[in-house]
Amino acid sequence: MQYWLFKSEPFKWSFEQQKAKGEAGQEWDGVRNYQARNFMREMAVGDRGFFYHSNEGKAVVGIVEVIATAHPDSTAEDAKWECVDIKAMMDVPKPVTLDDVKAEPRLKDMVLVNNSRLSVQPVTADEFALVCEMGGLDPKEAMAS
DNA sequence: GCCAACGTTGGC
DNA sequence: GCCAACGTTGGC
Repeated sequence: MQYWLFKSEPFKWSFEQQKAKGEAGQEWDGVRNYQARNFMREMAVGDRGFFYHSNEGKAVVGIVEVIATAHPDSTAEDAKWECVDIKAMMDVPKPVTLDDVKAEPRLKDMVLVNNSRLSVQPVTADEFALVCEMGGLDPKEAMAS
């Protein structure tokens, strides 16, 4: 299993809206960046991800699960753009802010810190577990299949 | 609201 | 195929 981070501006698409989709989930459409798309192509059903609010909040607010592998983005005219489907799994009780991440030396290599503009990014298992802990989650629970 | 960083586009 | 110009993202 691999771990990821999905970034969204909360006023465009928030974790609240994602949760409202329930088990059916929602396609992560609108990505028009090759790097981000390529990461989505690597995703497998069952992969876990963070839901990160950019601009407003700037924090990891939820855990999501990939429920469908990459397929054409229904909002794109060009078939080259693809996306996965994700569903909300659980809240992060204590959202982990960008400042929190930057203040933690063990997270200094996170893509979030080093390439802030990438909207879909990989997260290592260690990073994932640590951010879960910082957010008040039992990593075992968030990472268990 | 500003601007740095980055990706993409298009002229040559 | 280079690179200047431009648009977008996202932190501050």
